[in-house]
Amino acid sequence: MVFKKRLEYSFNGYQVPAMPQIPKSAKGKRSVRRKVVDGQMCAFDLLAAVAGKILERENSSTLSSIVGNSNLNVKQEQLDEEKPCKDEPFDQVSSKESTSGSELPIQRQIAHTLKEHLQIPKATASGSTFVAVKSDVLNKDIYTGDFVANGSKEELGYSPGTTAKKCCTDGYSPCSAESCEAEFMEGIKTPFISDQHEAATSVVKNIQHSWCLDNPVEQDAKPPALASLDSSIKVPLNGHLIPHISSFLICRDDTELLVDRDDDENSSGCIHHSTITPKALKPQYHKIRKLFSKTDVETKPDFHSLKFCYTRRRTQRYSFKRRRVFEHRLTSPSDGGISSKGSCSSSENEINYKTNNSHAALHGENGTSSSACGQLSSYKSENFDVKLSIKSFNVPEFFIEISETATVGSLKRTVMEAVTAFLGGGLHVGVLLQGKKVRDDNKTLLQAGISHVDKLDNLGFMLEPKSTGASSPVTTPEYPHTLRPCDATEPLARHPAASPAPVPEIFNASLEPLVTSAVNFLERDHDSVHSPIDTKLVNKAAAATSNSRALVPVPAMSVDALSMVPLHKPRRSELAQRRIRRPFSVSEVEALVEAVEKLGTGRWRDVKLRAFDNAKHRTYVDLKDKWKTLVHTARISPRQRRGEPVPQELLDRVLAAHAYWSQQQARLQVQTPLAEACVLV
DNA sequence: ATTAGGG
DNA sequence: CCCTAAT
Repeated sequence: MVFKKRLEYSFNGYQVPAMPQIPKSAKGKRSVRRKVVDGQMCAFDLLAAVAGKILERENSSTLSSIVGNSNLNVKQEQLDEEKPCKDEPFDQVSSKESTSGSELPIQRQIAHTLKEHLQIPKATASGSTFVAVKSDVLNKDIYTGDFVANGSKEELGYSPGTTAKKCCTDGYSPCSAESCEAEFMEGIKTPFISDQHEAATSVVKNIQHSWCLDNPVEQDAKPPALASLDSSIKVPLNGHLIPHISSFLICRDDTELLVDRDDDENSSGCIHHSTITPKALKPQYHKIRKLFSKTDVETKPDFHSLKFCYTRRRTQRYSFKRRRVFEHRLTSPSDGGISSKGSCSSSENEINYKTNNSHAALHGENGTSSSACGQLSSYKSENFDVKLSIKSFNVPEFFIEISETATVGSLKRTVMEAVTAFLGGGLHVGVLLQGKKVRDDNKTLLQAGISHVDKLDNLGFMLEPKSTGASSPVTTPEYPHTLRPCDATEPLARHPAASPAPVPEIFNASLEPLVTSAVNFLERDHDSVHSPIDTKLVNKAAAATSNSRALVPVPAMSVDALSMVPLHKPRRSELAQRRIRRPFSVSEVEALVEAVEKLGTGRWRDVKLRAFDNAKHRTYVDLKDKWKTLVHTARISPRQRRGEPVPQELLDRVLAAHAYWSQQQARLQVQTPLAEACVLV
């Protein structure tokens, strides 16, 4: 019997590379990329837009398929309605979508094909912006990055000839999840293959052409932002055909969205992230290639053949930051990867966002009202945009298994394949606000609280596996406990044959030294963990790894040495998502009181239907709870009350109604048992 | 799906 | 606001 030892790697959350940086526009400053989203855009649309094309590498399919069954049509009908009047309940207000000026209805934009989408100017297309963001990051531009062992990327070596085994013996055993991470490099793959260039150019032409055809009116009546679009239409394509789509889209925003930030590690980023015009494309490529050959010492033929290329950041610092993010996730899984909890990751946050009126929020404490009324008024006063910056996506954890004699290069490739399959296999985008998932896709950003902020980084996006491939990518609320193996393994299964992967070395059953060293390593590793929670989790992971690292009988010369087994350990962040808190406004309280006065305290469904039928985020449970708290509030002294003060008059009515209906209930309680007793007798 | 109540 | 038992 032939045994082969296998190594398993757990990748606990990839860092999808940050958006390309926009070029520096101020000395010593780095502009932070931001996205502009219509403040009224439904969260659904946001999801659709972001999630939109994660699964679809081809830029040709339509977004309408994603929007599909949504409230698209309804909203389109509502588009022309006049703006809500003053005292309309919050939800009625928000449910009406309105566009201002020459803006295109977002829904219509989403119905566009993606190609067209990419043309839509910023001023009109928040959805397209996000699509571009997604596409830019999640297409094949991403490549498998380097492996970090013990926090050190440098030591592991880049040569595909360096085997994992060697890494082990060198003290950089990739055996434990903690000690070995894979990460996407902080960059976007830069194409340097000429046919890509050709394709790119032609597609650009097509795009430009189609855009002109399809949007003649908009082009004429374009808002200011559109003007800059025309003058600098910058290869608005993504994928391996043309990179930098997001640069294109982003750059139009940057002037107004600059954020002071020291820029010291952006040397390569400048090249990658600079926008390029079709004409300038070719020279740029040469430049880049040159730079590659110089910097990227270890770029090997098999990577070329796979059309992977990667830059290499020498700055250990960046890697460290990444690691911190990783650890942060381990430490507080419940935050869903949102880095708002201190640590340096908050400066490297995944999402920054900012409202037009958030300057006050930034500089003063309570610059923006967080009450529904405040939202309402600001909503009415102006259609402000929400500016978002997607720094990175967090790809859910998955698992691969690989022979320890595989080379690092093949490991990278394996991970690449796995990730590609993973991403392609079906993900949807979750929106997190302050670490909580925003599940209600029908909420507007305003309603969801995404439009007003007191923190910069309490909004996040996360990629999640879809539970079913058939379901809409934007409506899957549940996190599957396992990933369907076919999602990830299938591409892998057929890949090894075509790859220059190393011939797997066959081990016999005596592997003591290696196992021992692995154990040692694990212990060493867990000693080095920083926080207690970390330690726990790592131990867990280590145990799991140890168990599954048992000798695995494999057929000699098996080709599936690179098989990948996606696993999933459900964590709380995936299971639970507390809804965002939405304090009841006075008008809501009034409506509630009125309804309860009439219907009583035991018919919350009717109360809901009567007074909150159009408030989708208020469930009858919410109303019941609110009534409970109202009764409590009415009973305590005014100085003990918190939040927006409820008029005493209302509280009096609450007490009165509560007393009345309690009495009624009591009477029923008395009557029923008697009746039953009579029946029994 | 609703209701009631504890957390 | 969440969770759950009981309807």
